[in-house]
Amino acid sequence: MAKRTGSKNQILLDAAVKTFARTGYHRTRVADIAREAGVADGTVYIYFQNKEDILISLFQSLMNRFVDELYSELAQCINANEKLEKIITYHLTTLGSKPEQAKVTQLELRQIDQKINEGISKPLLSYFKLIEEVIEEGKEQGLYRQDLNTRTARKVVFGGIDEVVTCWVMSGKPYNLADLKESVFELLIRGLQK
Amino acid sequence: MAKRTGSKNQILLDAAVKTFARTGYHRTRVADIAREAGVADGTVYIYFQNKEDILISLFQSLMNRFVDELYSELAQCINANEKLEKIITYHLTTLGSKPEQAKVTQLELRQIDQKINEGISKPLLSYFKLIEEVIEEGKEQGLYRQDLNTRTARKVVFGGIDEVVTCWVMSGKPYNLADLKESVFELLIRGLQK
Amino acid sequence: MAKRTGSKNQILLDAAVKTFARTGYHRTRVADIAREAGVADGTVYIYFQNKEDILISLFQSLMNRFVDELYSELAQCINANEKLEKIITYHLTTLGSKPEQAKVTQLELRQIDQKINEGISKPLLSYFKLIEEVIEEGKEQGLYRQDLNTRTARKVVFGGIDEVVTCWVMSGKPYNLADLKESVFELLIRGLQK
Amino acid sequence: MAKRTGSKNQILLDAAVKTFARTGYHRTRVADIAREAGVADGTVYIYFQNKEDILISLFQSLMNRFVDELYSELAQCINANEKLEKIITYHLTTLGSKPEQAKVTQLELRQIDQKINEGISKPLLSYFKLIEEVIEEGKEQGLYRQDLNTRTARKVVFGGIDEVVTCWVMSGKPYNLADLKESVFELLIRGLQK
DNA sequence: GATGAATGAGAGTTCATTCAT
DNA sequence: AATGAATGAACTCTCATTCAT
Repeated sequence: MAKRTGSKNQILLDAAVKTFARTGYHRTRVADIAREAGVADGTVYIYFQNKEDILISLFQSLMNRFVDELYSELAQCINANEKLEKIITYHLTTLGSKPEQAKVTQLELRQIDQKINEGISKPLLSYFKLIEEVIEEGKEQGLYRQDLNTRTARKVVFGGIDEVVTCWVMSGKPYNLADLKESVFELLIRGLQK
Repeated sequence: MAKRTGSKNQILLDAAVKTFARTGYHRTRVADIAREAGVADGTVYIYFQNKEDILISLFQSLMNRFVDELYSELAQCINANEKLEKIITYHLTTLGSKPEQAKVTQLELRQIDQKINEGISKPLLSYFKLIEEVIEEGKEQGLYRQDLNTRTARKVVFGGIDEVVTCWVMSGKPYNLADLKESVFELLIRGLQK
Repeated sequence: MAKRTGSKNQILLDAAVKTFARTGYHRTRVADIAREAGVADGTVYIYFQNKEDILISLFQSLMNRFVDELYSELAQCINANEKLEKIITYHLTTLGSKPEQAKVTQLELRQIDQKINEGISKPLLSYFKLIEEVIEEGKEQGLYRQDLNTRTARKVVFGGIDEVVTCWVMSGKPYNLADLKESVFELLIRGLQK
Repeated sequence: MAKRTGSKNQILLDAAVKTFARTGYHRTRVADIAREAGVADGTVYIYFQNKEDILISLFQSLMNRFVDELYSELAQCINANEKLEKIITYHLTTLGSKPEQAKVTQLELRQIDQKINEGISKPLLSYFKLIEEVIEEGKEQGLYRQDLNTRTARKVVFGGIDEVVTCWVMSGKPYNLADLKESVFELLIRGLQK
């Protein structure tokens, strides 16, 4: 009957995060997700085109929320430095508090064909864009070097944060991810500043 | 008794790089590698335990050569700054000149189960150790901040470089990767320095 | 209680002819017929027991009308020869003017399990009986050979006409089917006559 | 090891005839054919592209043998009449003595998509061509009407014979098919003659 | 060491049918 | 009567791996 179509859609995505995090994308059978969600196998195909589509939808859903929330948080910051600090804090804190999401984001999502990667790149691009905007802003505010290549800077900034998260996930998470935020910020901010 | 006959072992690894880069790990069939190498399907199993073993062996082979060569290059450097510059230059230049290897390293190798990841982590660790040694050296030489968390610094440094390479691979390589080395070095060195 | 509401029953049969002719029986989903008819999937099962039942009902409906009309047309004929001519003309003209029906009759209806075939044989039998009656009549009127095996003759007559139609359907219908009626009549009438 | 590749290919085709005749094409699972042939499921796919390919290959194999043998038999006939008689006799005798083949040819082969039909049409065309050649020969020999439309005549001749076989198969074969050859010949030859 | 035919477990996906509303 | 979301059985095909030669 589907009172809110969103409801079962979300139930399935939640089941998918759990199952992917537990078993890994390739080892997960569609039947596993269905069982975890408490529905029949065929029901999955009412809401998603196929197995890949589940992964992509999942990432888009996670990423959209991530970027949206981050955007509103940034509104309170007064300059690029604060914004960069907020980005790092938010990134590490959010993933640090959602280990299942982190595992899917850092490991499972990279286990897919390049073709599918395109479906994943799009929502990621908005995060990239956000970082680049902050860097540009810093340059305009006279905080960052004028000769900074914004795109390369963004890659280094994102890559640095991302690697910190990946190492945490792969280590089995024996320490608090968010605790690294000052170290990471210090390392990255200096590269940008005059 | 495998892995002795260096010749055919290498032929198979070369065939694997080509095939993985072209088709991707999961889409590649063992039979494809065999055909590319000009041997029978069964022959692959004389030299490798299974499909995963090919990927791991491949990475170990590539990584060992990478780190060995990098080590000897670093011998000529007089301080940590120069060494870090060399690392970045070498990393970007080497992968920039071997697109097939880069594709396998940046994309295909991340498409595997966590279980396999362990087989891949090991050779990577020696690269991580190398970077950390350079950072420690910098601290001892009074070049880098004493309060620097070496491990976190290494993650940011490696993550930054790695992301630059990944973006290049995913972009379809329309620009010269090594050209980014100064920008990347500038961004990272400042984070470390006093 | 099904099959009463003639209107929606007929709408579904019309939708079925169109869909079967377009997609073929096995490729057609019940949902396709429902969409073509503008009703919900479940509604189909109010009027028909299952997918096979649609096909059988469809054939019975078409065949009954076919034989009924043919019967009344034959009333005007004065002897067996004229009747046979009328049969051939009617058969080729009717199917020639209804390509969708022809496609379903000649191709799709033969794509079904033998079990279902029995449901289809019954309405076909009345057409066979009609042809046999005409042949018997011809024998009684002294027009056809006394030693004629009526049943075999009917098979040859029907098979001949039927094959002409099948070839026309499979050819994509680039010519006028009814134009063949004289040729077919000439070929078949001589086999029967003294 | 496959001493003669033909061997296992033929074993599979034999298994397919049996299984299709017993269960019908659509009800038959590839696994059933494999079991009947005494091989693994996957082995079927070494010799055939897919399930449809089995059916098509089967028909081509049967039809080629049918037409080849018929051709050599016709060599002994002195004129078109004898040849037509031989065709009818051969057609009814051959299928009459191979009920499994007959069932597959008359019923199962017609249960497939039109697309596949094309793979089946080709070998059938050589039989059609053969019949048309005999009719043309009869016209040249002055035996058959000059105004005969060869193509239409062939359809009627083939359709007549074919329907006789189909009725025999569908009836459960309680009588001898070949016994009908004189009747069928008489019916068809008169339609052609002057 | 080398071959490659054979294996067979495994999973994604479809769709006829049901039934609560 | 009508709906259409949900069901879940069914089945084709792939491909890593083996082993007799």
